[in-house]
Amino acid sequence: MAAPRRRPRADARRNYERLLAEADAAFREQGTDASLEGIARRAGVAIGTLYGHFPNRRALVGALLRERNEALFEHGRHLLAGADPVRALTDWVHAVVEHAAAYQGLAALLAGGLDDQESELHASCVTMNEISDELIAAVRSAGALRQDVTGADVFTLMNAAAWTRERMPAEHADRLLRLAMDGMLEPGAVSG
Amino acid sequence: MAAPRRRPRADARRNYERLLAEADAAFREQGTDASLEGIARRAGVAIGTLYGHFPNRRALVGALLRERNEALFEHGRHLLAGADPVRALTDWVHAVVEHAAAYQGLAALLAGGLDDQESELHASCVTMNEISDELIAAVRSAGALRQDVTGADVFTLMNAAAWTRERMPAEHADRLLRLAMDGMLEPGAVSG
DNA sequence: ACCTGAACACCGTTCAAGT
DNA sequence: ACCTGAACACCGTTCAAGT
Repeated sequence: MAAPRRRPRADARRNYERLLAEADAAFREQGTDASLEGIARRAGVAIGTLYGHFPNRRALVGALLRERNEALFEHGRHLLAGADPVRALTDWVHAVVEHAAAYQGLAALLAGGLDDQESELHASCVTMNEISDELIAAVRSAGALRQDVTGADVFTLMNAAAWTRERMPAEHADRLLRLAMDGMLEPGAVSG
Repeated sequence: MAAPRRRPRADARRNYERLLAEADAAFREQGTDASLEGIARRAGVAIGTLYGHFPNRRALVGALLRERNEALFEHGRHLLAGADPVRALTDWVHAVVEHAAAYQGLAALLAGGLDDQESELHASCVTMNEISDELIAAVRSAGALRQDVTGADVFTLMNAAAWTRERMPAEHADRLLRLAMDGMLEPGAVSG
């Protein structure tokens, strides 16, 4: 059933890697709206080669995030196994905000990716939501939740904070996080 | 000292108005990144005419917002004179979020405009901040503030919520607002 | 005083032709 | 199987020439 996955041609593999490397550099410098033509040029390939490997911009971003996402989710599941659910949730939120602020424009892609099945980032967004949900459930079990909060609320907050970090001084995003966490948690339970 | 302000030529005034009308329509439909050439085309003028009236995109947005801003600030000062500071702050936050969600992309312009003196939106951002500060001061005097919060925190929150409204279902933004307001205010004081 | 539109320098995306 | 780059359709911005 599955298409026979042959090993790619050596030049194809090299182009793929060079494109990823240049895309990462360009996105870091100029955000996720950086010119695709510029990326191809810097990678030393024709623009058609870029499109051959990545049908659209999100596919490029998705490929770049793949490994980092796995590490992030691993971290989240690790936190879930810990003893202090409030601390786990706080750590998780900060880790994801850090992650989502890697490129200017990434927060917008993530925010759009949860409800858009077509998005190459959809699966990651769903997983972020699930881990957030489980962490919230743990906090609720510990009786440290002030009100009805869902993983979706946490997802929204993380993206909003990442976006804030993209365009305002860093402490603004931190203060927004603290404010919302204070609204979420029982007084006295708040950490970090 | 001031340059003698003559009344503009009739055709110039008409072009100015048509450009504003078409820009408003385009920004509503496609966000603040809508094509300026398209706006000029729809207004029936050459692209150079648009640049003659508005040196850049922000100037166009700023001109469109001018009247609406005045109404918004008037509303804010009116709230300031009211009897219930918590309700006033809540109303203010909702009004600004509504305002900032007029065009997709506007929240980003506002978030960047507070610290950028060059921005045509700078003055409005400063005023928003000031009104927020005064409302916070009133809430503090009433003893309803849970912690140290500034007008800048309110400004950040309003922009983050407006951005959320641009790219996620509306209730997500509302829940983020409620969460952060709950973190700001003493339990029991929260309204709306 | 204002308007026009060509000119320049860029883009995203596709696809026939090559190897 | 993959790569190339011309082709198409678009864009922001400036500025000499017109009225």
